[in-house]
Amino acid sequence: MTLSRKPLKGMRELTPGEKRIEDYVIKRLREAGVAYGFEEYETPVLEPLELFLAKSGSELAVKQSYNFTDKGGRKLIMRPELTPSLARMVAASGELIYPVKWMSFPVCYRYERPQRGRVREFVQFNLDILGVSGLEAELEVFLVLRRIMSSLGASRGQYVIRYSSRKLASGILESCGITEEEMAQAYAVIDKKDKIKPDEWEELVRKTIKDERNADTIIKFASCSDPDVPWLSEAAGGSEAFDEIVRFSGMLKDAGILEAQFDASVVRGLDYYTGIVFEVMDTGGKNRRAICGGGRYDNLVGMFGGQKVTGVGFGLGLLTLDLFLETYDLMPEGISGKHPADIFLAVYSDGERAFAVNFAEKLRDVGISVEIDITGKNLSKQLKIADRKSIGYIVVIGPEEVVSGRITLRNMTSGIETECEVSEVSGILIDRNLCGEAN
RNA sequence: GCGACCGUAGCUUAAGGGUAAAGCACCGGACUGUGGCUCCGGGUAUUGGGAGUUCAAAUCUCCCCGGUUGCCCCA
Repeated sequence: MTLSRKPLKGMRELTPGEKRIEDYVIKRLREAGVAYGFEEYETPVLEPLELFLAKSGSELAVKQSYNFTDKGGRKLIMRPELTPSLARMVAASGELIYPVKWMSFPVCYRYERPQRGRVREFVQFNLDILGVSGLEAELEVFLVLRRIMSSLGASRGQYVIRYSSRKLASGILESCGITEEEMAQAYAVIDKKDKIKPDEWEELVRKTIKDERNADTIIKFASCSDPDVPWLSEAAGGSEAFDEIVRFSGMLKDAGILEAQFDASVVRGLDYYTGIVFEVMDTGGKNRRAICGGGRYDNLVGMFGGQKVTGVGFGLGLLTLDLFLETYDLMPEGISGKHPADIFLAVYSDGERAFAVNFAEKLRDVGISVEIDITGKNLSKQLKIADRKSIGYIVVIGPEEVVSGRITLRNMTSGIETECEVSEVSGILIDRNLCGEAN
């Protein structure tokens, strides 16, 4: 019986080339967070099931998660998302300086069928602001999102930040008499709007919401693409939620965030959102899933007892982001093939090995990444290996070099050779690396 | 959980009832003082698994497994 060569269904397995791509994206995300003063934190992968039962919704916590009973009889879950853990951590921390601005790169798990943009083990980027109840928090989060997208090379028009308000939606639905139990159904059907054809969607709404007038209200509401449309101001004018969304829309315009668009059909799936909700979508037809989803959750931290702490944040899927970057050809050229070693030392024969190893150690001492031959193959083969690993420089260490102390440094890209003393190599490499592009 | 499509060498594919084949990759050599090029040699396969039809199955049928993708749900 031979062992399977595949990892478990949907589990994450990255080759060094794939890992380099992920590292590049993570670096950009982290830089964007740091630019606004966000700090990094971590929480456990394994959590008590109850943490997610109450807060994420049972669909996610039970049906779509890896959960099990451990040897001590405790019901556990592999986290399907991060926010409840963050809320607990904040609730438990005594001496935080608000506003808390934190970010993390959690590996999360969902028990679902893998498909485009969806796997069972995935990394996302979470960024949250806690302790700010004003819309300035939402605005800053939107600014971070725009910076992320532009730093990765996305241009306006390739993506859109769609936003709406849970408070506004629930207010409209309640005021027209939609019952508590219809509410979840109503959200679900509103969320469908952009996923199917307009006439099919209307049909679905009428089929789901029996009362004709309520169905009309839902159709009219979900079709609002500006908070200022007459129908909406008539239906919700004067309410706190309406004032808020109008004000936020104005703040976004003032800040020049033109990629943000109000869209009342944005709902987001998580149960704990209380205010503005938003998502980043590819505007093209190829990637139909949100790259990022988030919103305001003002009651989450308070559920742990103690004081109420407001929050706004998002989760951004690295996989959906990758698909976006691939779609628009935004991955930097050659990034997956870039080998870490700066220089390759070819060893002519075993007689020079001790000399070469010592030389390599000296280079490493000053921060140069060195790969030295350890195969003992002939020179031609050694150089072929260095070439195929795309290592930038090579040096051959043979009897002549050992005797003279002079070596020939070859740039493998240009083919240019530089003859110099062994002691000069590190200086030359460091100078050139500083001049080269730093990624 | 439901549906559609697809499974042949490490990868991409060919053979559509009659000897499993090619390119790339890989390994060895020409070649122990210089990589990308060239030449020579090597096939690495239970054709995803099992059953059935047939003198004969990679090929036809059925079941299972796996992959991709859509739905549910969502990063």
